[in-house]
Amino acid sequence: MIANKDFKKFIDEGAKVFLPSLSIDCVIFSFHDHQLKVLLLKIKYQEKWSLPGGFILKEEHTDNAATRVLKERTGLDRVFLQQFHVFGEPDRSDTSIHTNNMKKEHIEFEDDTHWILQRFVTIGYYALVAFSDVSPLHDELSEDCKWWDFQTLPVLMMDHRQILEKAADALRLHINYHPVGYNLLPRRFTMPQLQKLYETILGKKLDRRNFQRKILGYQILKRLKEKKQGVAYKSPYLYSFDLHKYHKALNEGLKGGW
Amino acid sequence: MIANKDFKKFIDEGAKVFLPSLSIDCVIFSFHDHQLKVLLLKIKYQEKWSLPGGFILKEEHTDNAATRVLKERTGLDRVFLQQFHVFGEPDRSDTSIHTNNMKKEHIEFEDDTHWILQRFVTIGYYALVAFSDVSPLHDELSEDCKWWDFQTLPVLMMDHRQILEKAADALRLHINYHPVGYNLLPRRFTMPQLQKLYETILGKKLDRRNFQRKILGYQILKRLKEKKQGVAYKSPYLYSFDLHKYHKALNEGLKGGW
DNA sequence: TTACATTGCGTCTGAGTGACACAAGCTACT
DNA sequence: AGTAGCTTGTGTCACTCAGACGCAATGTAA
Repeated sequence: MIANKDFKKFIDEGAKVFLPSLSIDCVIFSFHDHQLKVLLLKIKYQEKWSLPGGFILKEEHTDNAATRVLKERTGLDRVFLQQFHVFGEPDRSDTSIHTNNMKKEHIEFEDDTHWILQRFVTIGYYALVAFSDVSPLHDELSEDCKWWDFQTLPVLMMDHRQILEKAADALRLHINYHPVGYNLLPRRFTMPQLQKLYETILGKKLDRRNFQRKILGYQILKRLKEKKQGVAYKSPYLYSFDLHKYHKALNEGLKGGW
Repeated sequence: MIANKDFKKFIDEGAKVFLPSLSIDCVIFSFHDHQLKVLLLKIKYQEKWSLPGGFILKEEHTDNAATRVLKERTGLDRVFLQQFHVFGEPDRSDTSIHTNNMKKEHIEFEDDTHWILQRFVTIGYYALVAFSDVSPLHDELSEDCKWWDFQTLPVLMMDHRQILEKAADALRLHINYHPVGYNLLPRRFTMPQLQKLYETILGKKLDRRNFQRKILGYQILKRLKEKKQGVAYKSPYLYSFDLHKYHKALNEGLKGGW
C-alpha cells in the first residue's frame, strides 16, 4: 500500500493542474457470460465502490479527459465514448464523509477551502468496450478495480448509483437509433450472442426469428463461411460487422426502435 | 448606459459567489409567425450576439442556474428546460478577443488569473416558451435582448452558433419521442398551427391529412366546440392539450418518429 | 351567387412488426 | 447405430402504421 503522503501529494498538486469544481465519471460497459458488466473502482479510504473518474487538465478537452481515464483503467485507446449527462446537484458529493474518512487515515488539510473539498459538478460519460480486451487496472489512489454484473452491484459512493442508472438509460435510448455490438462483442460472433446482448441492454426477451430478420435488414453484418465449432446442438453461423456500413449507420442513424 | 466600473464590479464579485470554470448557456426557443425563434443577447463590449447565459452559484443546482437565467431574460418561471450537451473544448472561449474588447473599454485586470479570463466549460440547456408570454429583458451587462428567426441568425460570439445547432438537433430528436407544443403554442390553437410548428422544427413539409391522423392518434389533444373566427376561408377547429395525457406522454414517450 | 382556398374525413397500398410453424443440424444418450 | 432433444435457419400470416392522394364541406371574397 502506498503511503498516505503520496495520496496527499496528488490532491495537493491537483489544484495546480486541474480545472476546479469539475470532474468526469465514466460508466464503462462490457458484455460477458450473458451479463452486462460495469467496471468499478475501490478508492482508498473509502468503504464504498465508485465509478472510475477523474479531473480535467487546465487545457484539456473534457472528452480527452474521459479518454484518458478510460486508458488508465482499461489500457484501451479507441473505444466508443459518449457524454450523456451532467450531474449538478450542489450536495452530490458528501464532503463531510470524505473528510471524516481522510481524517481517520490521518490526512489533514490546511483549511476547508482545499481544492478537493469543494463542491464538484461531474460530467457523465459511458463507454462500450470488449470484455476480453480489458485487464482492469488500479492505481496509487485505488486498491481494486474489477468488473461487476450490472444486475448485482455493490453499494456505491455518492450519487454514482444514479449516474450508472442514467448511463444505462442513455444506452437503451442509443440502441434504438444506432447499431451496438462492435465495441462490446468479439470480432466474430453468433446471432444468439448478438441477440443476448440486445436483450441484456434492453432488459427484455426478443423473438429469435424477428430479431434476426431485423438486424440483418440493417445490412451491417457479414455472414462468414465458418460456423462455430464444438458447441452443443446445431452449430450457428459466425458473423462479423461490416465496419464501413456499421459506421455509416452509426452516423446516419437507424430507423425503427426495439 | 451603465458605467464601466459596474461591469468590472460584477465580474470581480463573481469570483466569490460563482463556481469557477463553469458556465451555462440557454437556447430559448419560441414559435411565432410561422418561424422558430431564438432569444439572443447583445452583451456590452461585444460586437457579436450571444446566447443568454450565466454562472452557477456556489451552492446552486446547475438546473436552477439555468432556470434563473431564463427567469431573468423572459420573466417566466415554469418552462420546459432541458440540459442537452456540455461544450468542453479548451479554446472555446477566445479570451484574447474578450480581453482586447475590454481593454478598448478601459477595463483592466490586476493579472491574467482573473476568474472571468479563465477557460470555461459550459453546459447547454434549451428551453421552450410561448412567444406571446415573453417580453425580452436585458440587464446591466447587456444592451439588447430580442427574438431572432432561427433561419436568419446574426453572427454569434465564441462557439454559440455550434451550441445553437446542437440544441436544434436535440429538439428534433426530442420531438420524435415526446409531445411538443404545449410550451410553444398559445393555450388554444388550430391543427394547421400545430403542424406548422412541427414542420418548422423538423425542417420539412408534412402531409396535412397524415399529420392530423397521427397527432390525434396520440390522444393528447382535446377538440374544442368553438372554431377560429374571422379567418380567411374555412374556419378550423380549435384544440387544446389534454394536460394529463400530455404529461403522461412526456414521461412515457411516444412511439414512431417523424 | 359563384369562385376558390382551406379544412375534415376517408381510401388504398406497401413496408415493417409480432406471433408462430416447420425443417435441418448437432450432441448426448441408450 | 439409432434416437431423443435442443438449437438454428427460413418462411408464412395477419395486423398496424406511414405515405400518397381523392373528395366533399365550409367559409370568405369577388
